[in-house]
Amino acid sequence: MSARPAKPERHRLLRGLLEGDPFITDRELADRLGVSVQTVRLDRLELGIPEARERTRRVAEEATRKVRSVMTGEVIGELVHVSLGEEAISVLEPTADMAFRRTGIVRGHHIFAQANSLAVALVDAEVALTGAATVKFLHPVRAGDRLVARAQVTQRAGRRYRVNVVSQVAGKDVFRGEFVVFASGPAPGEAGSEGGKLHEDRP
Amino acid sequence: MSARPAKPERHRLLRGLLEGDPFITDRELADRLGVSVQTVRLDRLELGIPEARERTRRVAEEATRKVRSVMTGEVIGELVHVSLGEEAISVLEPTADMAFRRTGIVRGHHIFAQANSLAVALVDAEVALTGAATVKFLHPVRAGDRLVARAQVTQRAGRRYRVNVVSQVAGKDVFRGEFVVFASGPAPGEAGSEGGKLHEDRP
DNA sequence: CCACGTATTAGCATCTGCTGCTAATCCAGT
DNA sequence: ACTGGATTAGCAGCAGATGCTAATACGTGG
Repeated sequence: MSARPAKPERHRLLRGLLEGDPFITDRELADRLGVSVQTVRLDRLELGIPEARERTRRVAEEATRKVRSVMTGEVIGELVHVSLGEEAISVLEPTADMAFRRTGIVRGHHIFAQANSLAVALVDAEVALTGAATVKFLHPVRAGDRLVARAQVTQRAGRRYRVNVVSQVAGKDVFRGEFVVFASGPAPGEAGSEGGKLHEDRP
Repeated sequence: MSARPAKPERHRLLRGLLEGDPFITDRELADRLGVSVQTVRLDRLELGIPEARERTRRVAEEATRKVRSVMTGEVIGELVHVSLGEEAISVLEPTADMAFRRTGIVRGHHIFAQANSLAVALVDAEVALTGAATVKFLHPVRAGDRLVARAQVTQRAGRRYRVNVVSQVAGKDVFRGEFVVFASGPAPGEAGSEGGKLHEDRP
């Protein structure tokens, strides 16, 4: 019961500190843990923790990748099958980041995003915009679940597509949605040409 | 017309390179631009570009912040007014990241996310889950637009709320949606208690 | 009590990617 | 030919590391 925590305890503390702030330097760590810099180095070595510079770089890259995939990705989730104009399937494995911390239940808009992006990707056109959607969240989805979305074109009139999307976890329907998607030629043009509403596109 | 690009041209190239990869080092920059390391340093100085370490750190922090706000934020956008159980307003200024590069049109799920999270936040309960939604994208929204969403509870039966959300850009309706949200007591419980469908919560 | 092992600390050389400074060189314009 | 902007070179120094060696502290078993 020294003022100083024992080694294994210190190792947990170390991990904790770095969890909270990955940019923290050896010197600072040494101060906070009440040990020498050398000890911190040995600890990092034992725990296989890279140096601050490296950690920062990794965080930067991973976070960037994440932002890109969430914000910029063509399809949310992984496209596992496409038959343009007919049907498409994507798989998304929601992380804890996508869920409410308290309940672990995935936020609805991620499920919507998967379905919507899939519906849009399915349409065989330069540019496609979602005009409307009717969706039902049938059952909560938890972080770690394997979310499989299947989209099918059910109707087509000119540039207006009707796409049904069903998402499942372990074979059970958790989400169902109907999307109206408008396709545009190479010339995107402005909104509301015929049916009136439109909104999404595909790069 | 030397093989080497002129200074202003090189400056643009420099910006471009760093845009593509912010982690790139002075040495590498010098190689790619065909000049000496010193010149790169002078250029960075002129352009007010910080060193690679600093750039990496910034990217890491910003991206992390962004991911958090997109993935974990309670409300997508900034909550500017709430009257629990009645109405709420949030403002979102979509960045280029949220739009398709080709057209600059904001992806539908961001607009949906703003509306959905607002509807959920509006419900005065420990936990709230979206059960269903019917939405219409009336007009394209572009990166840089100021997207104002207004949610109103239009009906309430027990723990079942009906929430209307209208989003505007410069006073013009661009999105309209109707959300069915289920509120739960302190004990979240499992899904489908009465009305059948539910799905979102609030931390 | 002493010896051995583990943990901790210290010190030093070295590396990378920078800053800050001074000095040399090149090259074009008048 | 001279001046001035652009470029290059070289060097000292810093921060935050690594890798290595050595000294010290603190048990615990013999």
